[in-house]
Amino acid sequence: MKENKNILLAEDDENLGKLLVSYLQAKGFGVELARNGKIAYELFNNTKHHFDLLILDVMMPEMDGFTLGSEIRLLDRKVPLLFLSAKSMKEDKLKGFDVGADDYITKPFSMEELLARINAILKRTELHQKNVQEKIHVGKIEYEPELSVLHLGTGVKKLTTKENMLLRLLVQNQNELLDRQAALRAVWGDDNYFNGRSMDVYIAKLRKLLKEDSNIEIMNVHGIGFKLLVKQ
Amino acid sequence: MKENKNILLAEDDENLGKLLVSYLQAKGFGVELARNGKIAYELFNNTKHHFDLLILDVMMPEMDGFTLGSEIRLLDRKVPLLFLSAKSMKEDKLKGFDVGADDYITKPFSMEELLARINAILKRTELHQKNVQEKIHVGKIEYEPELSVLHLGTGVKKLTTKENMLLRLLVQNQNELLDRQAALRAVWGDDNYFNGRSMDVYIAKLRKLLKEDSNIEIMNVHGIGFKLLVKQ
DNA sequence: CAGAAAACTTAACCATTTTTAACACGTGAA
DNA sequence: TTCACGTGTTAAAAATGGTTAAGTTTTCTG
Repeated sequence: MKENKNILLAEDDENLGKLLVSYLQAKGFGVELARNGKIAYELFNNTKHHFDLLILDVMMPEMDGFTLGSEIRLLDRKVPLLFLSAKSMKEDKLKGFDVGADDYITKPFSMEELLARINAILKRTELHQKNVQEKIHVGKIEYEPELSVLHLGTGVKKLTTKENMLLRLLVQNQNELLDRQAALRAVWGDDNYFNGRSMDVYIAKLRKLLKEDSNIEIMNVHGIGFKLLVKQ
Repeated sequence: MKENKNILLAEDDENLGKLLVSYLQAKGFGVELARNGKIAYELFNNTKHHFDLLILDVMMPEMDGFTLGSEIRLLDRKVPLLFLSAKSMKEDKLKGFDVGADDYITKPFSMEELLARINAILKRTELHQKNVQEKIHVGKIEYEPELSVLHLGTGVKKLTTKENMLLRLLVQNQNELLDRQAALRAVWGDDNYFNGRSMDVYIAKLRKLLKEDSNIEIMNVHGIGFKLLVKQ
């Protein structure tokens, strides 16, 4: 048996939520249930967790599923999204795919069908998604986001909370763009001017740390964001 | 822009087949129509063609869609498959995912929905194929778009974001026309007058950089766009 | 709980990138 | 040929980012 997959389920209907959780757990998945979009976003954004798949209900208070999905897409352009919708309305479906849905299922659905879709998504992402190791290699530097620790040639560097959150986002989007506003919202909660300057200070700090490996570079994309380049 | 995607459509219903072909062609895809599974298989297996996505009807003479799909899976573990089925039967759906379907759509469906699903699949797969840090030779100058770096005889020139985005477009359309409005929308997001002037400034910058190789020239096509000419 | 240390923010100053302005030149239709 | 419009080019202005250090807040520790 392989290491089991983790699912983040964002569902406000308590009955359906609990039902799905116990079904999916019985099928061997690790499941976290979030009662609204905001909680889901925070769970996703937490270093302690890793999710292989997100199941998002479209209709939710606080933050609806699509908003949540597109916000998460800005942080992680690969994590599979599966939307649950009460109505089979066409616009909803299209909007979902626009956000970057990997699949879409309308209520009511059977448990078997949900499971089939989950397995289909996981099967096709498995090929590309490397197993989530504790230790991530960024160039020749070893990074443990859970422990917020960086293994440099000179020794072990313990990262501060903000350093770690920012680096984690950069690493997650390695060689791809990390949107400036999205990063600010994820790490600072708000993308105002001062937080932006604060982030720039942290970028400078991370650059100093990563200078150890000359093949690593945090590149700025003017007005848009940053890119952690790792030359291959 | 020349990077249009190619689709192989396996569909025995002549009316539906032709309809889909013309719709998809109108949307900018290259489409090959196969009237049965066997022809589709041979087309796929032909070195002359490259397909970014296969759309397979489930119910076909000679070789049904699922058989075809699983046969093709043996040859290519990654090529995206989208199944079309007349019935929304659950077993069919499950069987499709089992074969490794990337998506599944039941007749009748709207053209918009099919297009949305196609784009969703292609967006997904594009991400994985990207990210290759290739070196492109433009005349005797070496260009690494992912690193936004130009290797000139005099040394290495780091390009700014806009320089890089514009040069990438020009190189992608090497010796072909790059439409002015299209370039503006791609790089600046909007083709208003001031962005146009800004682009002209960047064209001047790139000309200066590329002056190194006298066989390279950015030619203006009055009122239409630019052409990166590389004499061989 | 006080003082110290660490983490984080704000400020300051400078550098780079991008936009706007200004003026010269080229092009094609009338 | 003329004239309006598009483009070439340079320079100034504006916006954004890089970096260091000085403040401020939070957390630790005795």
